[in-house]
Amino acid sequence: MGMTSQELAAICGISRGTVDRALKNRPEVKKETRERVLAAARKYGYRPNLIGQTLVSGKSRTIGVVLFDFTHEFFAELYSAFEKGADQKGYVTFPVLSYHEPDREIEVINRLMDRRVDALILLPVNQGPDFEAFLHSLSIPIVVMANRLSDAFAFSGPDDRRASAEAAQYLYAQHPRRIHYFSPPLGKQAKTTNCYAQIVRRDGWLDARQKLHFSGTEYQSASEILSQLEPGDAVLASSDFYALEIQARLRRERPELAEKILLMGFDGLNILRFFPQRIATVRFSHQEWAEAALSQLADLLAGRKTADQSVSHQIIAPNGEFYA
Amino acid sequence: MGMTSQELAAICGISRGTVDRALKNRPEVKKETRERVLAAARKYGYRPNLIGQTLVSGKSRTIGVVLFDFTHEFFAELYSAFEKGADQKGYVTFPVLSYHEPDREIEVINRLMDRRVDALILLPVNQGPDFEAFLHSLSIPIVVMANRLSDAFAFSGPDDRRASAEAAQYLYAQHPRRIHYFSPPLGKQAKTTNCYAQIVRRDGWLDARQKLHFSGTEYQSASEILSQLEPGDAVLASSDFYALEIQARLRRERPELAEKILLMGFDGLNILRFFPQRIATVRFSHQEWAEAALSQLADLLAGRKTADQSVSHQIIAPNGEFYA
DNA sequence: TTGTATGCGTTATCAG
DNA sequence: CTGATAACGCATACAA
Repeated sequence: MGMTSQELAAICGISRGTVDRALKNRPEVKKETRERVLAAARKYGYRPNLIGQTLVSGKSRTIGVVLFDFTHEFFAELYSAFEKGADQKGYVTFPVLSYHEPDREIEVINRLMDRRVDALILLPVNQGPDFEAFLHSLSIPIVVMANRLSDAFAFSGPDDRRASAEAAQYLYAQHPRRIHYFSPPLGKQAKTTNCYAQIVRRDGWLDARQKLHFSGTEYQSASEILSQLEPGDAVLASSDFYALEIQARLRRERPELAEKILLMGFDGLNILRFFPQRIATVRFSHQEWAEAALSQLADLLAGRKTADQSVSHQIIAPNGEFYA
Repeated sequence: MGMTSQELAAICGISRGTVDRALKNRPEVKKETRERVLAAARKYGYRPNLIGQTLVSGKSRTIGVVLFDFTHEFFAELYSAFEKGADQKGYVTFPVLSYHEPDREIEVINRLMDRRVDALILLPVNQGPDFEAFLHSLSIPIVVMANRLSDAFAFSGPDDRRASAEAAQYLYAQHPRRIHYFSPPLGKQAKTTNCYAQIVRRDGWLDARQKLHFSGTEYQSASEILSQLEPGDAVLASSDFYALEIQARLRRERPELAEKILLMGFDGLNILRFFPQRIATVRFSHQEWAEAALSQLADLLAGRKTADQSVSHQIIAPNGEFYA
């Protein structure tokens, strides 16, 4: 399998140079020759060897995508959107997973570099000057998602702070007794790890509390919030999973409260619609997000400057409908 | 960035050949020279250019993994298990998605071949002699998962037929009135598409019905099965999602029945435990599956013969516990 | 023990 | 319009 341009040239009785020119539709080749080459190429199913091309050009028509994990539905869908968008631009995406581990993130980025990816879409775990210096040293276009780095890197993602404030505002409009915030601690790595999105979501809730003057407490432990909840309370959780976990534990441990707590999460999981007691959520469009990041990347790949892009969010009521 | 072995040689004042021997720990190199090279390599962060290596060797230390979709939690987790297992063997996995489309499957496999993957793990959408000829023409080791092809290709996956029969048997032990089978049609491509796993699951239910003499019907439409259900019926669905869909629609459209139907699905979704009215399911171990496929691949990569491998399944009761 | 030459497949440059 | 030649970075066979 896999014939070479050399072989193709031999078949056509010409040289590699001419084969190349014919295949690339260069003007300086006789029409008859080009057709002969094209016909032979099709006949023998010639595919240029990408590795050879990459060696000489340094380009692989591949974009590396660094994510935490595919088991989170949202990132699985976001990746699909990237893949399809990149596809249309003639790029193949190569996803790698950091599993939230800083060391592993470096490792997988190096693997992508070994394979000479042309650009990087990155949901960073690391942060700080050393990490940024590392990224700069790669000298390829990089777009950062969700967890912002410094201004030196193009960023795209939702305005989590505003989204979170609006989520709290939505809950407020339902006249709850209090509005708590629930976000489990991020593990011992929290200090070294990039928790930008987590932090600004909490800030958004604080913003809303200050502005609307509701009461409510921030909790990091499910057991603790469960023991403190009272009928009519609302809980904004930093992810749908956390909200669902509270719902499930309420039903088990404090069933009298189960129907009396207003729950809201983040991410708009598709599976929410199968739950009998539905929760509110905040949803982002993967499509829009992917397009934003890819357009930034297109700018950088073309040598242009690019600007940060914001991805819109939607407040989804428990019945699944948008809330204006 | 990225120094070459040539440059490294110049720095050490020796030739590329010796650098290569030193880096590879070949015996025929003076100890002192090796240490000088190793020190310089570390100092300047020399990384061999994988593209160059791939061009000359044809090997990229990369394994292609062809899946349908990452949005299905099960395959996302299966992929993670592959990735980690391959990692330990010194391989990087490159996942691509066919989205169940036969043409796209060919396309993404070609993209992997362009990148000179050393082997393929494949969850096939296509089937038939033409497709198998295509796969043979790639002349790299291939392991097939879940949807069996001919004996020419090593297969690993659960015994879906037996698992399905045991699922029906589990339901039978709960003394339902009837045990129906629900599996929506697979779209118009069903004829050309490889539906092996779907087919054998249905066969398993048929086996059980014949053996245990229960009554029950096969349905392909949710609306139809909803209209036919009666209290005490059980439904075995070909996926947890379908079972959950029936549950949700029952609650909405026939609430009097909602608690009186025994539901069971396939795949053991993690999120099932958050549902108040839980369903039974059949679970497979990603870990075990990944190890099976990777050991087959290791055989093939080493030039050995390999045998099909079966992945065990577990019947999970609604309370989340194993059923013996 | 080390250096040199050749080739992997492609592209770009320079002659013709 | 076309052919020959030199890279790209590495590995290997052969020479010293």
